[in-house]
Amino acid sequence: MDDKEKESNFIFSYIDKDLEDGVYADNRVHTRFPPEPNGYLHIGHAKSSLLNYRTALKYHGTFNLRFDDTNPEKENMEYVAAIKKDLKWLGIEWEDHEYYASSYFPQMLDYAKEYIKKGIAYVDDQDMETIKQTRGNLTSPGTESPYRNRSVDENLSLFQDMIDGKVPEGEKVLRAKIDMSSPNMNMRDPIIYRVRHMVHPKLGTEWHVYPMYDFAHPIEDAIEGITHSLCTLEFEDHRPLYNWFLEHLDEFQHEPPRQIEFAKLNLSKTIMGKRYIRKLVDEGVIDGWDDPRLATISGLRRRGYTPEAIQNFCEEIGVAKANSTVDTAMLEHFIRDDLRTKAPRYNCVLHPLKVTITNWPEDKVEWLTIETNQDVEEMGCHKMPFTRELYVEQSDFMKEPVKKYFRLYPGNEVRFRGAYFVTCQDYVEDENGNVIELKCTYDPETKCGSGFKGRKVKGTIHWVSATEGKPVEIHLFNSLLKDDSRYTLDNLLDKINPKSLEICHGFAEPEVLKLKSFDKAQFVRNGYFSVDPKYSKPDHPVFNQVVPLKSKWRPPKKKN
RNA sequence: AGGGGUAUGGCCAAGUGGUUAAGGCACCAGACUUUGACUCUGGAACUCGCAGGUUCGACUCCUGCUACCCCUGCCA
Repeated sequence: MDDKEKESNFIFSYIDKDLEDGVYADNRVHTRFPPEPNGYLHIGHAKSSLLNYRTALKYHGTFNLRFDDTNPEKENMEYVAAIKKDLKWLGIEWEDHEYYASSYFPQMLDYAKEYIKKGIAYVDDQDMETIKQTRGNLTSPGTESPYRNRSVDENLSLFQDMIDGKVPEGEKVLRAKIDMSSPNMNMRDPIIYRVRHMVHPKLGTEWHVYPMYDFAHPIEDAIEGITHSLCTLEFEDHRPLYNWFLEHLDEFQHEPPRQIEFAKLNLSKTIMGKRYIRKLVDEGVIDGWDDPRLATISGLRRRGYTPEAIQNFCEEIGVAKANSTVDTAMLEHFIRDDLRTKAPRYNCVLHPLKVTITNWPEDKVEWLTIETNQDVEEMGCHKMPFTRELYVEQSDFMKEPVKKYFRLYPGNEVRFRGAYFVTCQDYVEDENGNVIELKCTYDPETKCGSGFKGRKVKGTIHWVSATEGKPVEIHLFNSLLKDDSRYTLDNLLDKINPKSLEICHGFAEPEVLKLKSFDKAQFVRNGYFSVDPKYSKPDHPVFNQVVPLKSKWRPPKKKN
């Protein structure tokens, strides 16, 4: 009803203007997400793919998924499968609009020949090093290749040799004839085709020439009828070239696509670069692309993030042209927000401290009924066993309480969530002075739900039966990087937060054994957890901490 | 001869010459509370990178500075 107007952004303004000016017939809007299948998607790709997808939805347009597989050196089909899986999971639907740049290769050849015939493309015999030398640099112009003015026929014939596989790699390239003294380096006779004798993941060994991005991309867009080609800022300098390629092709004079650039997403205290991730995997710091500490889509999924949280996050961070780094706290906010009404809430003790209820009978087990999620009535209730021996969190007890501490300490009474008021009577220490057990009493009149109003208690803590509870392994995550200082491949290891992963062996109420992979559970006071599908066994779940709960309680700075 | 971009509170980000410069995150204070969560209420930009100019009026237009980012792959 009060369908809140989606945040506007500069891209929508551009599109609105195009529609107003009638640039595209029938007010059509057609976007695309063009990943190169050479790695896994990360949160930055989520921003981009969602932007393209939602833009199409907003304007009742069309969205294409296109694999930009123009470089057989780094690409393979495993990545396309992984990418499709991640996009689907993110809620992106492309129906049958799934395309591959490589399927346009025959067409692209024709366009390349059209340039040759128009005298604006030539085969260059210079080697890579020479081409690099003659390109000039940022402040001085390049020099023209001696092969720049070959005849159309010679170019055609040489290019055919390249196509036919008669030319060794690196010996010849096809170049666009533009301007070797352009201040824009991209316009200094960019390479259109290079020779590669390789197996292409989709095309096999049939091809010997592969098109370069700058040439291929505008053509791919034009072939598919893309109207707005959204890409990241580093391609801003390529736009003149993008337009140049299209302007010189007869077929694409009608409603050519328009490239619009936006800033890519940076997230604080994490890494997204493929090379860096690979290094961390090689060094054994993380266990793969789907390590829960990574901001890859698969990592976030394994950690327990929901697609909705990522969608909302991407919506809220907006789209602009200013380079920026979004605080991870923002991402965490959206997963808390989403899980609050989705996660069942079970008790789990991460760092167990034994509690004996001295006035509770030895063998008595009382199955208390407790709401599974107080905020969501439909989730119903479940049973939780209360026994003589229990575990509470070590941090829920202090021998000598600091001011404003209202959990357990000698003489203090607290509520055991869903159960009774419990008073700490005494504690037991080992020979080193560590507290290893609490002796407590409970008050039968204070049972949860009995309507007892005799007195109030300041603290409520969570607990698990020591005899009925189940052992669980819990992985707590902190930020992967110590800070946001600049890192390189060389110093990356020094920047890693040594406490990025803490493994706890705790106990959870029996109900958690019913959780399946990807189910989320909120463990009281500690945060949200998900079952880790990678390592969990049915009888001994491994939980990942999706995100900690926020807490105003801060333990005192220092104690003697 | 260099070119292309960007600058709005701690972090994102609206704003396209005319109300007290949206909103979210973070933070602080208070209320509430069977999770110190959640929820609710309240709180900060004498000001929009800096300096000039145009205008009755500028974050929005002009000029000049400054800072940061991108570009010299047969990667995308």
